[in-house]
Amino acid sequence: MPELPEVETIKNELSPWIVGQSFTQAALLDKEILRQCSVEEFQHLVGQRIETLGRRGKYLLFHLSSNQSLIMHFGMTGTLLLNPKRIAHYARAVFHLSNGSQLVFNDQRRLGAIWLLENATLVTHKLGPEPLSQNFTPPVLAGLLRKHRIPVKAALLDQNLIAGIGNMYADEALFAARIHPLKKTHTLSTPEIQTLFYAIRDVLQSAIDSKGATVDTYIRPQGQLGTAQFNFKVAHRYAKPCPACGTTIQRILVRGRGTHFCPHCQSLNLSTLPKLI
DNA sequence: CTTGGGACCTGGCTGC
DNA sequence: TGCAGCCAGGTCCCAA
Repeated sequence: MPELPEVETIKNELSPWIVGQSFTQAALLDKEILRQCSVEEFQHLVGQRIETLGRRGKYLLFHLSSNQSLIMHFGMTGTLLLNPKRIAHYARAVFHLSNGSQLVFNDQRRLGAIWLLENATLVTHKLGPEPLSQNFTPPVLAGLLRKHRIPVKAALLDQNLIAGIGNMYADEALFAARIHPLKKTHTLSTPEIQTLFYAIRDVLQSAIDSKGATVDTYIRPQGQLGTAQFNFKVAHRYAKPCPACGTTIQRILVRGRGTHFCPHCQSLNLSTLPKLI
């Protein structure tokens, strides 16, 4: 499930190979993945050069020579492969570049999407701040959270509050901050929000350093796996012991999403402030 | 307006 | 062994 660290890894590992190249062919194998753009308009891609590759939240942004942007969202199972040995049967789009390389957008569950637009902000304008950017600060996070009265887990998953965090890293950040996923945002103390801020940053940056987490279908553009999942403390560790205290990790549903946490380390009790090392 | 719940998608797993 | 039904979580949509 490509979240911020996975999309950042795709961007970083693809850039050296494709920036500066032009599209020579764009084959749409499944037209349902195209958004706000017709199949005919999509062919405007051919001939355009990739000026830069960027990322906003979980979106991968190709900035093109004609000021258009090719935008990809990977949904649950999307991958973007460079020169795969064969085309998977769930390939949704195949791109050919001027240096002879081939880019294949795969997506088993078809929750991913592709846009070709004059203005990328049509897609990204509602997104909250980038959690790794300089303008994301503890006071900014406090302002965002205190405007709402929702479970903090739901807030972390809301892309319009903070961009890029998905289910895995929300659970990891809340564990790192020792905050119960159901705790309501407006009840978080200033120290708790500050701890959560650094937890979010640390969890995301560590995952980028590990080239993302391969827990389901995510693989890197040249086929290697990510290793961030080996550092998970609670995510995907249902019924296993908490690495901090040994208590059995629980799984609950928050807003319909499976949520892993340690009931001892992440208490809902107001008197239990996070313990810092 | 906010919040919460369901729908969509598909392959893999569970249980009868 | 076969197969219906459930589950995963990305976003969007709708109801209270």
